[in-house]
Amino acid sequence: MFETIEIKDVKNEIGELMKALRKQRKLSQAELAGLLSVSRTTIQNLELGRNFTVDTLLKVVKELDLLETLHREIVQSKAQVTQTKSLY
Amino acid sequence: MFETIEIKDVKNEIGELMKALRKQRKLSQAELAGLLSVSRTTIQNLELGRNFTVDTLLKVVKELDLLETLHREIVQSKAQVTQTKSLY
DNA sequence: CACTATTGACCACTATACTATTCATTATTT
DNA sequence: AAATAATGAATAGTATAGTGGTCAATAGTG
Repeated sequence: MFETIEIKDVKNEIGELMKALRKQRKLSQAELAGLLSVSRTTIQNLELGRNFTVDTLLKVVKELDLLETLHREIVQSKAQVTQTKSLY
Repeated sequence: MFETIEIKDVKNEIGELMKALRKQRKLSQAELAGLLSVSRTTIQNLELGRNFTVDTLLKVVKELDLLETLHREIVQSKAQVTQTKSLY
């Protein structure tokens, strides 16, 4: 009934999202890798939901012009947390 | 006038957000590390905005009961991308 | 249908994230 | 103010992410 989301699932979704964004820009894995000065294998690992570093993820996010948006969302979340009375 | 957001800035914000969430739960770095079976150093690296893996980040996110929320948001973003006509 | 480009997989090597430990500094508690 | 807890920093060793290369399978294209 209630699906438990695993870390693996989230990594897969991140990978699929990045792939979709890359394809929207009509870039091949090799082209994107070249723009970021990383290997194509690294892009592949990200898109296939294997483990990877935030640096890799953020390089891709930045190249796809989504770094500012992501930054804004994180700052916003942080503000909410710090001004919310803890329930614990 | 227009601040350029760098990858470093985003990592710092992620770190501060995770730290704020941890403190909200009244957990020490050592306690959180123990719950995740990772070293305190790893938690420290995350919170201080150094490089780290998504696995580490997602373990923390999961422990703080935010994995499902994050998953939902990614899936939603993906849906938007795939159904949006590309501008490129 | 060929032909070409792209992707997934694999491998040996290198770079670096993670671990375990210790110590100094800074907060917290009493 | 003294004692205790929590954090930041540093270091040496281990695990694994990233690299550069090749090859097979799978889209895309003419």
